[in-house]
Amino acid sequence: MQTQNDMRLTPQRQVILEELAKVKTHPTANEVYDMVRKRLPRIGLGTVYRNLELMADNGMIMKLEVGGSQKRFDATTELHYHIRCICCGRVDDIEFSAMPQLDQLAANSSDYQVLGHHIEFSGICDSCDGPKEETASN
Amino acid sequence: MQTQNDMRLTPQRQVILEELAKVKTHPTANEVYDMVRKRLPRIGLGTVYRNLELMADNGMIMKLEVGGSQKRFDATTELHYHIRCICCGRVDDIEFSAMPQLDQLAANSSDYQVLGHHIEFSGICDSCDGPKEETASN
DNA sequence: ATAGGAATGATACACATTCTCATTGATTAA
DNA sequence: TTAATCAATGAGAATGTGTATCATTCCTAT
Repeated sequence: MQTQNDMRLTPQRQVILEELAKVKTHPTANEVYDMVRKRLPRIGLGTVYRNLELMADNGMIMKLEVGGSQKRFDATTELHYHIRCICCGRVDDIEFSAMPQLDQLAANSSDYQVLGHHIEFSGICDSCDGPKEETASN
Repeated sequence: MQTQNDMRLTPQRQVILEELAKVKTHPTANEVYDMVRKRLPRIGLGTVYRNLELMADNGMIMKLEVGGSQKRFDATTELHYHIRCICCGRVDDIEFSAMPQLDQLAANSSDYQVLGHHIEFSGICDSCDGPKEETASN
């Protein structure tokens, strides 16, 4: 097998992975589309969606279901947390270490088979907060 | 003022609030619409969206931006956490106590002005998990 | 009762995502 | 090498959630 679930590594898939790994932001499918299109101008938006979804299913990347109306994608698959700017929607990593033991707590206080968790902080980012004189550039 | 932000308590708003408070699930706007329509058959979907949004802005209810494609609403506004079934999308409360001190941790390790956080567990609920012999009824 | 503003219901719209399907591309068996 | 097969792609239609518009209705205060 070439990838974890005998998924062919087509040029499109390779470029999507590379472009996603290149950035530390957590781009939406559309943003990935824009990045990828610079190298593969003929790629279709559906292909980007399709492959991001597939790769997330295969554990090669992570799909972030954070607030806001769009899903975001992350090349880093280790458990870590995020903060989202309520002003511009930007999402950044939060650097403190994950707490996998929370899953056990949740299992004790619910009837669910607990599979994982995610913590999303919300706040106002640097660019949106600081300079009041500029009209926000994003 | 009648409510926190001099928002009139119209019959529509009252029924929306009452129906939302009645359930311990975390209904989507559409589900609220269905519940409310039994009492106010002529209410419009836009009115439900508009008022859920308004009430959330006023802090009367809480808008949940959890995974999945739909926003959900919660009559309980105190900080508490949720678990979502990856199978049927159902969302339940997690009973252990909130950890507001996490906000401070996040503030220390980011450039954001931290406003809050939410923890979303994911798992498989009772009804989706249990009976393996039946083909899942949902 | 009447003017003015707020809220509603109906509907059109916007947007993110998924689906469909004909075409293209890769892989395998001769 | 070539034909058959099956997966993947690109284009565009379709779906679904949520928002905007706007004429009408409903309050509220004169």
